[in-house]
Amino acid sequence: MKKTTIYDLAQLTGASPSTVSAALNGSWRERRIKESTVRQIQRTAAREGYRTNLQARGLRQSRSGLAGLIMPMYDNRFFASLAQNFEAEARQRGLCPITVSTHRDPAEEQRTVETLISYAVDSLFIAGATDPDAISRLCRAAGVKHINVDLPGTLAPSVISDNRAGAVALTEAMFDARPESDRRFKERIFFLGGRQNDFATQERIDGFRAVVTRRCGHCTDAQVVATGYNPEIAAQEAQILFRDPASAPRALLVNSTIAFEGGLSFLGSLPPETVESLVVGCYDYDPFVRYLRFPVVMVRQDVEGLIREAFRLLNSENAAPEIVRVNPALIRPA
Amino acid sequence: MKKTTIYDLAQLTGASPSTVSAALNGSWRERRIKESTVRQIQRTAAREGYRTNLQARGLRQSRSGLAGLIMPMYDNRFFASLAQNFEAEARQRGLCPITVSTHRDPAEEQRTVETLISYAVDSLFIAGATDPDAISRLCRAAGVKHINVDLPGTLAPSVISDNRAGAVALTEAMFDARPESDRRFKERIFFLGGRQNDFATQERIDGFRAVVTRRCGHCTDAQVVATGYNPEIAAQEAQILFRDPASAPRALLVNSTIAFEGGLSFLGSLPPETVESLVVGCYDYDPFVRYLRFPVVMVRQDVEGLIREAFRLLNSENAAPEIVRVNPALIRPA
DNA sequence: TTGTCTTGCACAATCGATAGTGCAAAGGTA
DNA sequence: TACCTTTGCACTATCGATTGTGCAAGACAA
Repeated sequence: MKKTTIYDLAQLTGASPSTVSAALNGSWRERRIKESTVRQIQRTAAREGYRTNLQARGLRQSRSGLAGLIMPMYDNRFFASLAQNFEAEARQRGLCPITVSTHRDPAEEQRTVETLISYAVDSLFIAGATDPDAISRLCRAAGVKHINVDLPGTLAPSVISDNRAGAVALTEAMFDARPESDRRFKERIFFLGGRQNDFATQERIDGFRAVVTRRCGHCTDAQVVATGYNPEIAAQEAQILFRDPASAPRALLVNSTIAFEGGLSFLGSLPPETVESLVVGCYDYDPFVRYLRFPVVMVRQDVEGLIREAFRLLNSENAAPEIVRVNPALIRPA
Repeated sequence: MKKTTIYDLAQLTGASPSTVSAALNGSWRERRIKESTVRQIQRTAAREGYRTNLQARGLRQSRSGLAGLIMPMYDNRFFASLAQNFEAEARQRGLCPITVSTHRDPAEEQRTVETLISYAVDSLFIAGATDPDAISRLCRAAGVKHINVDLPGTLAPSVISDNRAGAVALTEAMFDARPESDRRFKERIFFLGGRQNDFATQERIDGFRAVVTRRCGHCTDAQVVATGYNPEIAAQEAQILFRDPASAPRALLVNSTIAFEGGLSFLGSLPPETVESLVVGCYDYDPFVRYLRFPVVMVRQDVEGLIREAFRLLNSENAAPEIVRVNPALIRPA
């Protein structure tokens, strides 16, 4: 399986390898190669099925034309959509997009980034890494441009959703959706899911508390249950919240579809009337959630906007670690 | 941003570049390099933050250590899960997994494959390409090992779900779930979604028809509506099916979550009692579907199995275009 | 002491492209 | 005709690793 190289084409056309190279990579004008020569070479290349060896080019130019995206995982609408948009944008810029997931495993993240750097990726998008700054240090040492997405870092520009604004809008919408008659609603609105020390969760909790406090005068710590993204744990926590009917939630803001999945598996076990009078919000979007037994207000992150801003920052030369916030959208039940 | 090379390390340690190379890539034993020399070089490499330039290595070895996966898209549980499993398995084999989606666009598929080949990927998994054989031809010309996944081709080994078996199991389960009283059930079970000329859809329709014919004595063409994966079209088709209450479906097997999404948006507009007496099946899996207003029997493809088999075929040297079928699992409502 | 074997490494070619530089031939001018 | 400029291309070094080969020094046997 011998692949055609510029040397083969040089033989075939009688030109020199450097002329062949120039004819095929577009630099032939500045290298003053006659157009007829170029066309002949290009014809021969097409006939022989020549493909530039990008490793060789990359080695010489110490760039690869690759744009990398590092994500925790694929099976979640947000990340899936992020990857989709990233690839589309990268292609438009003539880059070859590659996506790698790292399972929220710090060691895996490091390894992956190091590997990509070893392949001389031109730029890297870091989405939801466990330690963005550690990755930034690796990229800096290698001189690789990179942007944090969704989760900010302090060493590189970051593009994130405006979590606080999203949570405010979501909480407001939940208050607006409450039954007129429900006088106990105020103390009974809860925040469920996410990790306390997680940046996004903190911002969301902050927005939630602000609205609850303004609407009710106060917001207790018990109203916020952020014990992780794990569906099973979310189910357990939900169960605890609903144990005493007298203090059971009248409204539940679930942080992320992952936790929501867990919450659902528990809610399914409740009497239908309890569930139907419950006001439910989800800080995340999944199309199927629209068709559940009860209406759910969702927040959908503006993935297109995030990616667009990220590419803008990448090209803006300004590598200051600024944070750009993009507004998410509220998706009300049909 | 000068990166450390083996030449730098050679300077620092007083060894030759080839010795440094051998010390770092593991070939030092067969090259008879003293272990103490190796350790000294390794220490220096670590101290200097040396990383092998994988483009240079790839160029020399004409292999890259990359394993590629080509998929239509990410935002669907099946493909997301496929990517996840693929990456995990590839890493276990010491490969660097990269995933690229191509939006079901034949030109994009070709371009992507050509690009990956130009980067000297060692192997390629082709999942749900529009034209697997065209891709096979590209890979063959370049001597790249590749496997079709989910959608078979005639020029390379393929690993696919046993769609017929899945459809049979799903249809059987739907018959078993029908209300005892429903005497009109037989003529009123329908297949919705997918493309007639699509391999997987054909197999599924085949399984569906076989069960319906066996259970009811016959199966009319009108009971199969396969007009595409588009959600909007699925919604329209569903609407047409339900227009006349006298002949409205009593059971609906929806092919793929994508079409299902469309179907749902229509079902939501029906009177609850119609929907609740409907037996619904979905040939695909999404966790949220478990929590809809009505129970849904789902088929979940054995993604782990598919990937495992695909890697097995890849390593089996036997590049004959055999088709391996993996059984999917039936997921009954909770 | 001489010859053979082993040990431990250095040297140099190579992978396929890119880019700096040099130079002959053609064209134009005085 | 002599000289200068432009055109059109070839030569060659280089990117950073891997790998086949050569060879000196030490170990060991005869």
